[in-house]
Amino acid sequence: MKTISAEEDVQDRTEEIYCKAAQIFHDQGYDATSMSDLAKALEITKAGLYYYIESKEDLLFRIINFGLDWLDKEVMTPAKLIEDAEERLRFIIQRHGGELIKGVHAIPILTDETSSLSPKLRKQVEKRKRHYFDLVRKTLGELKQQGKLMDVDVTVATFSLFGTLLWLPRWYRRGGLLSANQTLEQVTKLYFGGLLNPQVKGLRVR
Amino acid sequence: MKTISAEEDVQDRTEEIYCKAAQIFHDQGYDATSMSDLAKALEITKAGLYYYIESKEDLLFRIINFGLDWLDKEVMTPAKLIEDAEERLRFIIQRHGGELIKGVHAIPILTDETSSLSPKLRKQVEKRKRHYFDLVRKTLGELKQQGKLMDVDVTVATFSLFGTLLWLPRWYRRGGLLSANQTLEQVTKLYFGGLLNPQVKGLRVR
DNA sequence: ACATTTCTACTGACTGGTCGGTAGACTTTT
DNA sequence: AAAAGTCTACCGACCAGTCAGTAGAAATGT
Repeated sequence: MKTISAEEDVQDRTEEIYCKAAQIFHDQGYDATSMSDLAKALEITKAGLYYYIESKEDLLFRIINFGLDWLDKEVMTPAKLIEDAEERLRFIIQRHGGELIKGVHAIPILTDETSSLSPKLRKQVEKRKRHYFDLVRKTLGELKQQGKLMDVDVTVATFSLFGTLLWLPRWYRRGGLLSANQTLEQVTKLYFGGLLNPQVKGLRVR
Repeated sequence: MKTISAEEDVQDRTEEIYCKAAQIFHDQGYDATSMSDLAKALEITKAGLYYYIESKEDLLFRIINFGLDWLDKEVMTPAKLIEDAEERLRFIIQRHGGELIKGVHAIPILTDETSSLSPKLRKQVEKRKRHYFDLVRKTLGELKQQGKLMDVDVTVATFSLFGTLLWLPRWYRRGGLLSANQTLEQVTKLYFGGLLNPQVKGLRVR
């Protein structure tokens, strides 16, 4: 059954292309990356590259969907199994944030680079992203209903959290003072407890 | 003295070009905007456009610096005059955030589009941005020293806040449920008080 | 007063170069 | 021999940027 192994080879090579492309797109941006750049990095000619992919846009589209698949499988699906809303939110921050700052394949990061897509493909991506957004907002909504939440608008809070998470890969560098996990721990603490000590917010604590 | 009025005309035209460019760069991205696009929007030929500007990169650089000048003048300088750190932070969120979501000239938004600059110019911009970052971090540091802060890393908190603020223009749309000021009020509340009600964080409040 | 020169703001036509993408020959694997 | 994979060589479109030239207003000369 050599055909299967051959098919696997092609799949391997294709996946390698996606991974490398994701990495380079993330490093220097989609627009700023030419197909020749990509081909050179993969040690192949540009024409050879096109044996595996359909177009540059299709490549980006597939990478983004790869990232969204990852979010589905590794974040959304497990998160939905967590009953407790607070725990679920904690899980989402740790898991998604973790991938954003220490993930080897830079793929889920590109979820952001939607703007280079044609309107048709962009709409599809936006729809999937919305599902994720809704999950987080729903989680905050649950917390609110349980009276666990401060008097904050859940939509604003959700967008704020996304801003914080998606900003992470732009500043976090490995080998800094805080490890990835410590950083995410701080983010969680910040979102759950806020900046100010309740003692000075006019509340008495004992 | 007609010469002065003529000079003013040139300055007006140049400023008009910067404003339009800022708007279009913000709408469709710097890379995705060609100089012909820009010329068409300004109802001028591409060659005519180059009468006023030096290069595309120089145009972006000037726009970014215009935004940084705005930050200096309208945010940093007034903020430094505010003694109370908590009040200062509140001011920064309201002022910077306000410009990001309701500013007419889209200029300070482009502070983000640094990646298309050559290393030399990028370094200059990064340095100025760092001054702003340091101001916010210093403010949080003061709060910490005063014992007003929860046990959260100030660097992480600062980056998180920047993520939230710079993410605002990507989702906030005028005419939604919340006004710009209400939205910023929510962001302030969120950062100061966090998500969770202290009552359920194991603290007794009376 | 009129004629001449200078200058400002701009244009149409163009350049060198890069882009994404491809046709078809060639090599390797099965 | 057939199929799969990779190459060289190239295409048309578009990019940022340039250049010679100019209409008309302003400045200068007579």
